[in-house]
Amino acid sequence: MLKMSTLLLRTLRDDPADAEVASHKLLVRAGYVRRVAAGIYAWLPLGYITLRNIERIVREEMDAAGFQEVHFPALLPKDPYEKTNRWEEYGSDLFRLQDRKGNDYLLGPTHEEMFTLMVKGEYSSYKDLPLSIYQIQTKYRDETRPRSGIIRGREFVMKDSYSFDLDDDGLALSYEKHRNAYIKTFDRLHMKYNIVSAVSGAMGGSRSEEFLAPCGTGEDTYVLCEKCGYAANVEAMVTKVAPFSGDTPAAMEVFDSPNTPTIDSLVELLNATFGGGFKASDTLKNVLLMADDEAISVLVPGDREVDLKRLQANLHGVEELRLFDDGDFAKRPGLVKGYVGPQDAAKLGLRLFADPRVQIGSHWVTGANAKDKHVRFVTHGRDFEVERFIEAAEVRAGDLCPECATPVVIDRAIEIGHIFQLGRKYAEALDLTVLDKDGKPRVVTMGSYGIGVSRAVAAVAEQTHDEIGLCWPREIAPADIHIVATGKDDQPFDVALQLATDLENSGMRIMLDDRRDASPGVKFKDSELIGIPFIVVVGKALADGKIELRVRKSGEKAEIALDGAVAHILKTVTAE
RNA sequence: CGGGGCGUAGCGUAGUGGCUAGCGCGCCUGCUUUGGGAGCAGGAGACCGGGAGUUCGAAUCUCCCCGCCCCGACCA
Repeated sequence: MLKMSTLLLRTLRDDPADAEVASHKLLVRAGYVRRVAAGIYAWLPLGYITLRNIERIVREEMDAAGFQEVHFPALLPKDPYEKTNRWEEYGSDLFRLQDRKGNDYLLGPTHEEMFTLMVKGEYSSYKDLPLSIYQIQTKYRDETRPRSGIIRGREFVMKDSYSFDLDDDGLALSYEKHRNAYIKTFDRLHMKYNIVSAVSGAMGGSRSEEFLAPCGTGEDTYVLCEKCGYAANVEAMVTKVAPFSGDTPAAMEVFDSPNTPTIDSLVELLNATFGGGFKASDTLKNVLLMADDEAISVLVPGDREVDLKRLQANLHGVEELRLFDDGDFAKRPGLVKGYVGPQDAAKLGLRLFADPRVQIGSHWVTGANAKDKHVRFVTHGRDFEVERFIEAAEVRAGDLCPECATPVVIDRAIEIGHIFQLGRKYAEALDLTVLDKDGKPRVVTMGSYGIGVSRAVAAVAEQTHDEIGLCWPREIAPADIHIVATGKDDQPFDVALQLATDLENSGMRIMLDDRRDASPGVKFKDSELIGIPFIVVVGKALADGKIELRVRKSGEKAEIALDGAVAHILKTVTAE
């Protein structure tokens, strides 16, 4: 039983000055967490109970799925991370340190290497697979900018699992088992979430999905089709267009276009010269970029911008991507800023990519690769060819769902889980093989799966709070019932304690506000701020043999007879 | 890393060259009060983020450093 007279808890009336998002403000005000340094938080009793409740739910669901829990240190030697090249690759996000002898160590940002080595050390036969193991561990990442309280910290608690299989079919099955376990977990956490296709990136894996909890303060943007439920990370959104069906136009025709280096000015000129009806989407924008050391051109309709993040996610293997600057133009005199067209790309040594909207057979108004000249009827397939189509154009609300062609919406969310078919990258780097039926060594294929446990505390707070405070689902809350005693005599306090004891003996987790000096108003405000789902008030109504039962979320209040109260409360609480 | 902002008691803040740094919350003592963040009286708590400088005089001006927040870049 938590007794507020002795609980290490001090609620604050004012929002902390350094907090911006609701979960951060409320978790600090309600006495759940305190900041220790940027992105590093201490958990007070209420917060730590809450964190452990979420941890427990996650653990129970992982165990139920047949995954085995292990535990690694956070403090790790450099060597395994050198072998996979992540000592370097992770860059300055990695917390590095040295021991007294000058040997290098790191604080684990994620543990693929260690899990791979553990399996390598213990197993060597295909008969031992499949295997899924997990841990709940504190991770360290020296984020350049921690933000939003405990949503993005430099130290955080994460559940990470790894699956090991002999072949792709096995991996697909392990992935599916994790996916199902995650669905059960997040359902039990009472979270609203979408499972969103993500780009698997340069890691080589084939399938990757994120569990995103929709929330205005979230930092991830994703696309959602409200009709069919299709959801995708903006990077992974697929553009679907009907095949081009118009006639092939006449040959390319160059025309004068002085002082029209922008799409807007070009549209204006077109309407003045060739009659009305031209739109930005009839023109072709040639976006020039440097991909590592290579010049590329990406073709998008004139009304779209190139989304660099999307482009990079779909340009596999490119480390650095940036728009052309004046120096790049200066080095390539054939490219005239504002007047670039794809028809001479081969001659100019440009690699060409096109947005799927720039279909084969479609024709465009674009630059003539000469100052003050544009050209029309430039036809894809006749006048230029691209290396391949690429998803690079910005995604907008109203773009069509690739599954059912309904306009999609764009929403923000917090990433609470990520499941990922890793493939053989780590197994290869660390030489994790098992002998197959034929006695031949085979490299194991892996999946990796994460849930942000401490982040989930904040995410649930974000999704469930209201104007007056936190509002937890029962299984997560620091207690099931918050009993408040008010009055100056001993009686309500004695009754409240007895009630608390009886309810506790019936399996309820109780927080009892037995403070003798705090006024009723203070106690009520605190109970609302702290957000335990049921509040029982023992006070004024006691004169009539009654107590009050409140539901935090709905604000419902009901007076019930003290006689038989335990049974009544149990019924209400467990009916939720 | 670029841009913006902020560091004054546990928390929220006022003070922008001049006396002993002010207020609210919280905390301690006493009395009163007890159904919506009570009242009165008394009290403790601050090397004003750190250092150097300018000045008769610095929380206040200048420079350097440190820390923190926000936007962007970055982010399994």
